[in-house]
Amino acid sequence: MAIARRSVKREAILALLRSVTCHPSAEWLHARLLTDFPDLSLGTVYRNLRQLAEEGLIVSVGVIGGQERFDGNTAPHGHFVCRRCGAVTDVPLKGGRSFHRDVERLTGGRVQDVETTAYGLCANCLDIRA
Amino acid sequence: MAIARRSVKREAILALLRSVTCHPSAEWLHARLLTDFPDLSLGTVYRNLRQLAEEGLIVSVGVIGGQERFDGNTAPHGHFVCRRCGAVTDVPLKGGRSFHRDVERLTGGRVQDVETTAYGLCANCLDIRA
DNA sequence: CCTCCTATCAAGAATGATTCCTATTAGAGG
DNA sequence: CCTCTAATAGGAATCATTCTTGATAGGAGG
Repeated sequence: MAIARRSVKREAILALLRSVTCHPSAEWLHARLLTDFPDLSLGTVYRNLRQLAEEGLIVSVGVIGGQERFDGNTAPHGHFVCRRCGAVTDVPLKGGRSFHRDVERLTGGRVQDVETTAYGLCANCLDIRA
Repeated sequence: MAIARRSVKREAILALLRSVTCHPSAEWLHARLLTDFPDLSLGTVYRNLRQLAEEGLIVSVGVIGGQERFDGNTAPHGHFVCRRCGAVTDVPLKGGRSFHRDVERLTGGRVQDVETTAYGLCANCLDIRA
């Protein structure tokens, strides 16, 4: 009655995601893992990312430039997404759970998690633009 | 040297988006507008949505269930997205611009807008699940 | 009125990320 | 060992979105 069997590749995906401060896409992870697992298929990466997200071990940052991006850091924090280069930066959150509570009170639903994201231009892209 | 010529169809897309409290996808808008504009093509809806978003007249709520969703209400407010049925609900935001300021201070970038979104199960889907 | 010039548009092809399908493999437990 | 089940690769299929092309239309200036 094993529900989720241990998988070397899934663990490698999770480890890589946790060891890195950027917020990779499935394709980035696949390319990166290909050196250790030459027969890793992109489909396997997608399937395991979805499963890891369902288990709450990773978090989706949302779709940026057509690609879904993931974060191995599940502690609550905000994100800053550059509209030009797609870079994602972690930003600490000060506020407590007030939005979480407001939403549940106002909608009668159950909130699983809250994502706070700022969109704009990162310092790098501001320089290039200037 | 006219930069953006007036377009009946773009105005209809904007008007529909503003008249409605849900957060439609391009396909939803297209289906809805087809009664008034039988020759409206889906590509036209996509092109005009992108243009309206660039002009800041509408806002993208992000990709939900594989489809980008839009909001005609550009006043700052949060969203609650049901992971099961994809419904999007507006939720007022209490906090000020503190996150906005934090991001700019910490990253040196320029923030264009901040999106606060809660994910979970709406009241309806909670009932069905029960 | 007539003529450019430019923006809009439709239609459908092209793109590209993600998911689905199928046969194969590997590991755990008996 | 055997069996049963989940994991996997590979590739086909799907599907939202974008791009390309050619046609259309509306305004400015003659």
